[in-house]
Amino acid sequence: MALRHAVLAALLDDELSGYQLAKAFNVGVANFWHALPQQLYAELARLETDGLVTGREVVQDTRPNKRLFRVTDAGLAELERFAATAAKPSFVRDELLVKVQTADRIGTGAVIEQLVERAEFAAAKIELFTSLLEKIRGDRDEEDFLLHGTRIGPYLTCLRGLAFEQGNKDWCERSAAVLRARRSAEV
Amino acid sequence: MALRHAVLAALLDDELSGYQLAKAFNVGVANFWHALPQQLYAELARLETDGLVTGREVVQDTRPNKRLFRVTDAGLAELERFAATAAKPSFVRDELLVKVQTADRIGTGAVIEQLVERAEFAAAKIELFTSLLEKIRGDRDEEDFLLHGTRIGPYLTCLRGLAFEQGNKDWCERSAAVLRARRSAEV
DNA sequence: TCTGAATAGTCACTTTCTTGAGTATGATGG
DNA sequence: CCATCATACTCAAGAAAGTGACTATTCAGA
Repeated sequence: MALRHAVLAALLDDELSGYQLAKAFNVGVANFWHALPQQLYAELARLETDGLVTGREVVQDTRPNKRLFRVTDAGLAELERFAATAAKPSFVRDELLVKVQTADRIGTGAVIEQLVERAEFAAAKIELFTSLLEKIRGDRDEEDFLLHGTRIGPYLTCLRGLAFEQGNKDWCERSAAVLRARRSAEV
Repeated sequence: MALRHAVLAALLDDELSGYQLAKAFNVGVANFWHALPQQLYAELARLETDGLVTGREVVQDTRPNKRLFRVTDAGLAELERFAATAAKPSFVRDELLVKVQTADRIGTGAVIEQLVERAEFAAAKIELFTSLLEKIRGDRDEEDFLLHGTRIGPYLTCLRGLAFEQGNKDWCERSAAVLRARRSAEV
């Protein structure tokens, strides 16, 4: 019963189809939640039967028809209730970190490659989030926007995502450099 | 089949009981993986039948007896194989971020409290990781240790954990301050 | 002396997630 | 003209994870 709130939170700003929601879960929403499209479609169906979202059919001629969902008053009340309960500690699952943990006991060639890839991926996210933040705040400066702007929630979570990816990039580059240096030292 | 590698990685440095492993998954290992004790006991049993770890009974008189597990050669080979496969992207799940995402649509009192709590929790982790890093590297300086030390894997993942918690703390404090300022502005 | 926490686990049940496949159409690129 | 990608979803099966309760002993604190 936790994906449910992530979906409601994601739908709060825009009316989205399941497909669009799935894409949102691959970029911005991925800063705080992870889910596959199948889960999202299933969760949307449950949310609708529970009356927390409503869907409306949109007929398209050049594309398959779609259903757009928005949060109902009951959905907003559910989020309100959720915000008041204690949050579970965050959790991370990262295979790459598992691999690095074993780095002094196994061959590191493949791990170094993956660290480089991950650093590049993080760099791309950094660019994405940077421009997304600019877009949200428009021409205001950050202080002003944070105090008086709307859509402050998505802005703040995006800031967290940016810092996370920055940390990721720095760490991946550092770790790759260290492992490379050890490989040449070891010969 | 992914918890499996996290368990192997955690057992690589020390021979641990299920109970000790569970505690490890609450601190250092939590930087890259999350699991409950029941899962760990079950996974250890599977790993043992698969020959990737071996357990030995240790009789204690003041405490209940325990079984200590260590990674076998087959287990190490499995980690080697795992390191060579492509890593899935990391994923995060954080209820607190979900709540912040909704911050401009709901009452923020409870969320601010939780941000403060989380910041304090992060501060405690920062201290823990800082002293853990010092303990691992002893009196060497970091550059020297990273190039020539042993147990480099745990050191690197701990560095990531430290940076993550630092980012967490900064973001929580900043966000709490922003939401507080908006509350007083709104009156 | 009683309570609660720490050690060291086990069992059963339920929910959630992942894997993999399948449907159908239109647009894009070579 | 054909292949592939993007849109927009659905279904089923199996693996993984989470919830909650339970056993048993020892130590520390009120």
